[in-house]
Amino acid sequence: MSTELPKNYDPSAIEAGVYQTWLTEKCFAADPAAAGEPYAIVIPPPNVTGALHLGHAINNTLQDILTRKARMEGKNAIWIPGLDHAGIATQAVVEKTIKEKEGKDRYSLAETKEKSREELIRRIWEWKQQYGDRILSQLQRMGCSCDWDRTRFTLDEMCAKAVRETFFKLFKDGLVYRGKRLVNWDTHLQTSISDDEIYHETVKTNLWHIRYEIVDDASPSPQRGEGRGEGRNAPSTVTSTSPSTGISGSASQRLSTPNVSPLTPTLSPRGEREPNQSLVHHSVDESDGAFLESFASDPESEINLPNDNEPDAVRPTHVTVATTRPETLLGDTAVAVHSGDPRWNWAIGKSVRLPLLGRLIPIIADDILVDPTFGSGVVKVTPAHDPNDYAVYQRHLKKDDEIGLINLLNPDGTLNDAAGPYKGLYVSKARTKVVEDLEAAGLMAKIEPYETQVGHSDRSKTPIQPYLSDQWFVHMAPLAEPALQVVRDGTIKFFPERHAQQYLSWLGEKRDWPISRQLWWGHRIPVWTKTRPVKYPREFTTLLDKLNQWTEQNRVQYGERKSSDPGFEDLQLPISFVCVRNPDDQEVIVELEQDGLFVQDPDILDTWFSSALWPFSTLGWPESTAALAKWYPTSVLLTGRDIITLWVARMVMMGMYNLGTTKPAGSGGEGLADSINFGPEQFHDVAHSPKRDKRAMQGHDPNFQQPENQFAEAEAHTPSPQRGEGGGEGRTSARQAASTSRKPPTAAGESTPTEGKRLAPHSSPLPAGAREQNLAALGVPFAHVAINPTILDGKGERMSKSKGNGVDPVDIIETHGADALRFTLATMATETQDVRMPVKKDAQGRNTSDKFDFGRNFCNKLWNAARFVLSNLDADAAVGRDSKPAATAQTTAGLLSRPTEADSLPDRWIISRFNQTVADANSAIATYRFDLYAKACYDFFWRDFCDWYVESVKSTLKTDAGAASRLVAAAMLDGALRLMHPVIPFITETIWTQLNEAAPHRRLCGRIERRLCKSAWPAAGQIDADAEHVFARLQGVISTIRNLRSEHKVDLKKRVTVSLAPPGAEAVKAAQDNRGLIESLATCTIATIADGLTPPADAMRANSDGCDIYVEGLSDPAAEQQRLAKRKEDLSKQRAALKGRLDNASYVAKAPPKLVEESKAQLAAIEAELEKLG
RNA sequence: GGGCAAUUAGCUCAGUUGGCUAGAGUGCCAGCAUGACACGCUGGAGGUCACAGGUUCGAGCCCUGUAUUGCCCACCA
Repeated sequence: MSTELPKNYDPSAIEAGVYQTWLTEKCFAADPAAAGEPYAIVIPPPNVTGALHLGHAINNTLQDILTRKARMEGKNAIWIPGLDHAGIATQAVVEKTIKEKEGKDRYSLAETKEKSREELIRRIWEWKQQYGDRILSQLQRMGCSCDWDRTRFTLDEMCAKAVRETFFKLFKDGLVYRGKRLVNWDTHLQTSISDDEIYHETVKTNLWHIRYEIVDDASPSPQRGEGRGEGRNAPSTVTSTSPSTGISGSASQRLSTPNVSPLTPTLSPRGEREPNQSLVHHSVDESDGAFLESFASDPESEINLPNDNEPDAVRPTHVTVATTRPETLLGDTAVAVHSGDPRWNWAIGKSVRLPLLGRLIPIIADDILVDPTFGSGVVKVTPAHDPNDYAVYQRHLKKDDEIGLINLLNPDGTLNDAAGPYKGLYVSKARTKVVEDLEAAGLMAKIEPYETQVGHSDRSKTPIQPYLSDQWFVHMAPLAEPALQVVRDGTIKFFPERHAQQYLSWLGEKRDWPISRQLWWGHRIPVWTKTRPVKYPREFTTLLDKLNQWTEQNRVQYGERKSSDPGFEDLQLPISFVCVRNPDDQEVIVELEQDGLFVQDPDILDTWFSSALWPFSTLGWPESTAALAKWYPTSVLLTGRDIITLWVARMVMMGMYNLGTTKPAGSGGEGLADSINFGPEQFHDVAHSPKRDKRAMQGHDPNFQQPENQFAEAEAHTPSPQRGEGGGEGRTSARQAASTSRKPPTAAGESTPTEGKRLAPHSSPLPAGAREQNLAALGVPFAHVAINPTILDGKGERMSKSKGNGVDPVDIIETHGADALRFTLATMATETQDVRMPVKKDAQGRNTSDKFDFGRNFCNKLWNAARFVLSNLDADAAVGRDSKPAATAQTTAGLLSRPTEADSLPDRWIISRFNQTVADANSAIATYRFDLYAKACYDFFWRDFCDWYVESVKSTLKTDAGAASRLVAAAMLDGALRLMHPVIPFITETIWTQLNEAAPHRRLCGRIERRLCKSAWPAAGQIDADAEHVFARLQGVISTIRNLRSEHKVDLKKRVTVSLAPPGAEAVKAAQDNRGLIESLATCTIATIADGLTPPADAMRANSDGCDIYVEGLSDPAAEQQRLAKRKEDLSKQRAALKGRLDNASYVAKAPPKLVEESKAQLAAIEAELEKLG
C-alpha cells in the first residue's frame, strides 16, 4: 500500500482534496447524450443577499443524497445549481450599504435617473458576484455534487429569455392585465415597498371622533341591504355619489397624478366570501375607519338609541366616526353601516355631508366591513387609502350602491387637487389643519389619546401610505386549474402528503398575481406604454400598420384601451400598451420610442416570476435543448414548506403553461414561434378568445379576482417556516386523493424487490412508463415535491438571516466536518415540520451545536473501523495469502446473498444484515425519509458491523481460519461505503481509495470504479433468516452473561465458568456450534451445554429466550437473591397481564389467532421460568 | 378569527395500516487504558406517552373536548 489512513480522523485534512478530485475528474458533470434513465433536481436557488445557513444546508444535503444515489444507480443524474437575484431583498441591501458608505440614495448615483439606474444595477452585480461566489463555495464545502458548469442565475441571459418569452405569451393570451392595487407607498423614496420591508412602530396619537351630518335629501339612495324593513328600497340610481359634488364613481380618473395612470379601475369585485381580502398588509390604517361613539357611555351624544320602527324625528342628526387619520376624510366616498343593525339600517340610502369639503356621500350597507357589535357600527370609507375600504369599493362596483374612489395623494406625499383647500400640504400638516378646521366648525365630537401601530418604511424610516396605483397582474384562474388538478389526481405527489393541502387551498383561491415591482433590480417589464395621443403624420399612417405586421410576425402584441378612457381619446391609435417579445429588437424599439410616443414601463417583474420558470429556464427553454429533452420534467423538488405557494405552485402553473402540450423532446426543429403558440388544451377557451383578450385589457372581465395580498418578495427558496393552509374544498380534495391513492402498494420509481412493503404513500394508478409520459405531456416541472423540516434555533425560532440567528454551515464544517454536518442533518429530516437546533459558541466564537457530535462520532467510528479492517487485509498480503479471488464476479448482483461454505455464522449474519439494510435504505430514500436512511446506516455499521461482527471475528481474523471472514469484512466495508456515500461522501471516498489499494478484488456486487461516487449502488440480496435467528439467540445469551457479571461486579478480565440449558435440540446445537463465540464475547468458559441440566451450586441464574444461564462463582448470595426476587416480581406482573388477557373471552374471540397463540406461548415460557426460580 | 403542526426519558427526537415489557442519540450512574476507535467499550438507571372523556378484546397511535407551544394566513374601523 502506498498510503494508509492516518490514525486520527481529521475531516479538515481530507475534505478539500477529495472535493478537488471530484471536480478535476468531472464527476458531477452530466451529459444529456449519456446513457441512463434521467434523474434531475434543480436547486431552490438561494438569494444572493447573503450567506447560507443551516436551513439551506439541510435542504441541499438531502438533494445531494438523492443525486449521488441516483448517479451510483447508473442514472443520468444532474443537479443544477443556481442563485436567485431576489429583487427587492438584494436591491435593499445594496442601497442600504451605499447609503451608509456614501450617503447617496439610488436617485443620486449619477446625473440622471436613468444613469443612476444603470449605476445601481452595476453595483448590485458587483454585490452579486461577491455573495454569489460565497454561496457557491459554501455549497462546495458541504460536498454538493452539482453540475457547476450549468450554474444559473435568475437574471442571466438564459433566464431572461425564458422570462421574456413567458411574459409575451401571457400577454398574447390575455393573461396579463393592468389593474389597480393598493401598495405600501414610501413617499420619501417614492416607491412601493413590500410587506417585508415594513416595521411597525407604536405611535402615540389620538383617536379623533368626527361628526358627519346626516342629510335626507335627494342624494343618491343606494339600495338597502338585506336587513329588515322591506318597502324602504330607495330608487335605484346608477350615479353613486351626489350630483351636487360632481364626484363620480370614477373620480380618480380626473384626480390622478402623473404617477397614477388614469385608467379606470379595472378590478371587479371578487367572490362574496372573501370580502375582507386586503390588498396590502399594513397597519397604518387600523384606525382609519370610523365608529359611532358608544351611546351608553357618552351622555353628551345627541343620539338616542333608535328603534327600527321609530319615526325619523327622534333619530340622530349626525353620525360620529372615529379615525386616527382625520385627513383621510377628504377622500371619503361613503360611510358604511351593517344592514342588520337596527341603530342604523334606517339610514341606508341617506347621505351625510362630508365635513370641510361639504360633499354629500352616501350611507351604504356593507356587512363585511362593518361589525355591528364593534364600536358603534359606523365606518367611514376611504377606498383609495385603505385596503378594507378599497374592498368595499370593489364590492359595490357596478351595483346600485356603487361608491366613488378619490385619490388624495401625490407620489411625494403631498395632497393633490382632490383635497381642495388642503392641496399641497404634506399628510402630517394636513392632519393638523384638518383637525383645527373641524374643531373650528364644531364637528369634532371628541379627541381621545390612542396608541397604535404605524407601519414605517424600513429604508426611509418614514410612515407608509397606502396608495392606489397601477400594477400588472397575471390572471390566475386558467393557470391554476390544471395545476390543482395534477396534485388532486396524484400526478404530482407531496412528501409528506399533508403539504398538498396547503398547495391546494392556496391555489384554489386563484387570486390574481401582482407581478410588477417599482424597483430596478430585476427583469424589466417588456411593455411600452403610450404617453400621449398621436400627433405626427407617421403616427397616423404607418405605426398601426407596422404594429400589425410585427404582431403577425410574433414580435409584438399590443393592448387596446377603450377610447372613452380619460386621456386616451385617441381613435387614430387606440393602443396603450405594446408588449415587445425581445426588448433587443431595435427596429421595434426605435419606432415605438420615436418622439417619445411610447416609453418602456419602468417597473420590473416580481422575483417569483423568474423563479417560477426555474425548472425549465435552467435547461434552456424556450430553446429545444438536449438538456431540456433529457431532464424535463425533473424528478423531485426539495424545498421548505414556506414557499409551497409562492414558488412550488407557480412553477407547476408555469411549467404546464409553457410546456404543457409541447413535448420538448422530439420537437427539435421547432423555433420559438411555434412553441409559444401552444398552450395546454384546457387553456384554449379562455386564452385564445379574442373577446377575452379585449376584456382583459379593459379590465372588465367578470372573472377577475381581486389581487392577492401577497406583495412580499419572500426571503428565499430555501426551507423556512410554513404558510397557512386555508380551509375550503382543496382540503377535502387532498384528503380524498390521499385516501384513495393509498391502497395499492404498487412499487413506484426506483424500487428494489425487497422494499415493496413500505413504499410511497401515494402510488400511481398508471403503469411506470405511462406515468413518466403523462408527466411530460402535462408539462409539470417535477413528479415529487419533498418538503424538508424547518430548522429552528434553541429557542424555537426559525433560523433566518434577518433574525441574525442563522448558523453558517461552514462553521459546523470547521468544528465537526462536512460529513458530520450532513449525517446529522439527514437524521433530522423526519416528517415533522420543525426541528430545534440548540446553538452555542465555541472557543473561537463560532456558532456550533452539540447535535453534530452525533455525526462526528459516527464518522470517527467509521474511520477507525475501516482502519482495523484494512490492517487485517494487509496482514493477508504480509503472510503471502491471496485474499483476491481471481474469479470473483465483480458485476454479479447479490453475490453476497449467497454465502459460501467457508462462511461462519457471523459471516452469514452480517451479510444478511447488510442486505436488509440496503433494502431499508432504498425504501427510506424512495419516500424521502432521510432520517430512516441515516438510521439504517448507523445501526448497520455501528451496532451490527462494529459491535457484533467485528468483535465476533476479531480473534480469528488474522489467522488461517479467518480467511473467509477477511473477505466478508472487506466486502462489508465496501458495501457500507457505497451505502453511506450519498450522505457522508468525503470520508467514504477517502476510505474507498485505501480499500481499492488493499483489496482490489472483493466479494461484492456491482462495478468498482476508482472513485466511489461513480461506483455502483449496492443491490439488496437475500435475507438469511436462519442466520439472523440463531445469531439473535447468541446475542441474547452473551448480553445476559455480561449483565450478570456486571451486576455482581465481576472483573471484566476474569474468565467465568458458565453452563447453558438451551430449550430444545435446535437451540442446544446452536449453542454448541458457537461455543467459541460465546466464550470470546462474554469472557467465559462454557462447562456444559445441555437441555435440562442440573443447576450448578452457587451460580448466578438468568434466562434468555428460554435458555437458562448459570454463571458459577457467585460471591454475594444476598445480592443474587435480591436480583432474582426482582426478576420474579417482573415475571409475575407479566404473567398477570397475560392471564388477564387470555381470560378475556372477547380477546380470545376477536384478536387475531396468531396473537392469541403468541400470548399463550409467552405465558407458558414465563410460567416455566417462574417455576425454576421457585 | 381561520388553518397546519407539536406535546413521548433531564435534553433533542423516532415510534410506518391500533397488538409482546414504548425506542435512539445525548446527558446521567457504575466499571474499563482492551490490541481500530475514550469522538471509545460493557452494563445500568431514567417515561402516568400534556390533560379529560370516548371507540375497541386491546390506544402513544383512532374520535371528541381542554390546555400549552410553534408556524402560516387573515385581521385589529
